[in-house]
Amino acid sequence: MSSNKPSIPKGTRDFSPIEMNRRNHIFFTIKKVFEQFGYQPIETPAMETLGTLLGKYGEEGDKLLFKVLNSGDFLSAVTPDDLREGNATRLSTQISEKGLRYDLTVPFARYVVQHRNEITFPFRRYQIQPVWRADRPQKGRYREFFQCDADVIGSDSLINEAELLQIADQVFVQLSIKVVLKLNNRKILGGIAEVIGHADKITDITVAMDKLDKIGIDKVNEELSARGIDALAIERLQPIIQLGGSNAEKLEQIGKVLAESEEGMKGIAETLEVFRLSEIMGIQSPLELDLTLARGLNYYTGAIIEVKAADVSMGSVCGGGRYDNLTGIFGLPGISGVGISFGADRIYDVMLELNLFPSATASSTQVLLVNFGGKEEQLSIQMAGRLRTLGLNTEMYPDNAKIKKQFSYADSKQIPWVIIIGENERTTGTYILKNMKTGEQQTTAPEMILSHLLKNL
RNA sequence: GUGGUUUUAGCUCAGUUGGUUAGAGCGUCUGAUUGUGGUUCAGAAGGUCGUGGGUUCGAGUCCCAUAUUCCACCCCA
Repeated sequence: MSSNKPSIPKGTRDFSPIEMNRRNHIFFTIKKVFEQFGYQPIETPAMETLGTLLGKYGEEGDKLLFKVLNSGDFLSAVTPDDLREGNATRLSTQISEKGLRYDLTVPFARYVVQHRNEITFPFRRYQIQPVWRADRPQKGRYREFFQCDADVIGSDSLINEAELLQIADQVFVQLSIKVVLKLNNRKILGGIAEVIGHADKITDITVAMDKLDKIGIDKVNEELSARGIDALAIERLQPIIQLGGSNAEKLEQIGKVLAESEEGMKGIAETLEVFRLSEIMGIQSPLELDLTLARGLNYYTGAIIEVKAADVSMGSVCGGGRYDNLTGIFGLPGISGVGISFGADRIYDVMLELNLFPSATASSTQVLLVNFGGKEEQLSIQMAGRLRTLGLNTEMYPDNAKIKKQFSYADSKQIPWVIIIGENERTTGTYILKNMKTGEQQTTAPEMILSHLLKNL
């Protein structure tokens, strides 16, 4: 033992085999659905230049960026005066020019601009990679986590929005997670802010409204007031804050308030259309309009999507929306995109909490051959080869250990079948196949074992 | 970034107002069972009590610092 225990950075995790099998199950499911909808994979570097990253996620986001120290003599550009001043932000730009990616959307926007001549629009891509945020860790909140993004860029059609909802629906149906799909629209929020005469306060209004369930209507109004919304405006907001009924009813009520806002009415029309298309697509999960969704308000311009797991207290497991001009920042204006992002780690946590992982994900080995050494070992190795040729995941126990130990090994790895080729089997030419679940075993010719396994796996 | 919380065996946790050699369950290993796992029985190994200081005759227990976990705020997958 070394004197100090090794450790990993705060908010990061190791993944052991059983966890990886489960995680791969999630990734595989998401990937499969993405591909069924025609999305193609890309990957981008873990690091981006800070120029790409900074200023895209708001002031808060910039603080949460992991910056990478320049290689070599990174202090060469720094003067003693800079150090004395202690301006951390300025100093950081002198000693660091790269950062770890914060999400997959901004790198994708960068990618689209950089590869615009190779891309056929509309371009549907998916991307499953880790992202890093220097956030304070909590349950379901890590400093390194995987996002699974699907975006379509270069199409204004609302079919894309509805299709992303359908993708989310299918992923969670296939993973057996009950979810609620939530939809909002930046234009509706903008319209509300405009109509009450506080066009610049969209965020403040939404943040306050979001707390209705937690703190009640009176406190929400207090908070609105504290955030600089005048009494008349708050008065006009009341029917919107206390909105109820079905999605259609809600939209109708909002429509009355927003009648004089062109932007707001456009948002309502868009939302109605997305609901209509979703119905045609036959989405199974409940889909509801939720005006308090403020996620990604920095760059979303139309629909805002969020998915929450039912029956579990966890942040959202999936989020997304429409951004009309994300590539504009990188010099390619006028291209609209819409995307969705699955939080694989949170999905994992939800599934663990709800006991949703199939037991089959515990091990991938299907057959174990017991090792008796000598001539028997040779036969076992050959048998293992034949099994693999037939497509069975097969393990040969590497040592001539006690049989009991080899069986315990199979048991702990939950390997369903064990084949025994010992001295008796070698002389008779018949091998033993044991079913580890039932405990039954049979002694037959190798060919019979092969066909029996093929039938039963 | 602000306030709080957690940390004792591989895992989950006990440990009294500070007082001999820090415990349990599960897991691991060995044997009962020299060609058979999951059940049972017997036994064993495994801890400088997160780390570093301090107070004390004496610290797992009290104080300070630091790391980590989780929670609220902020924000977010």
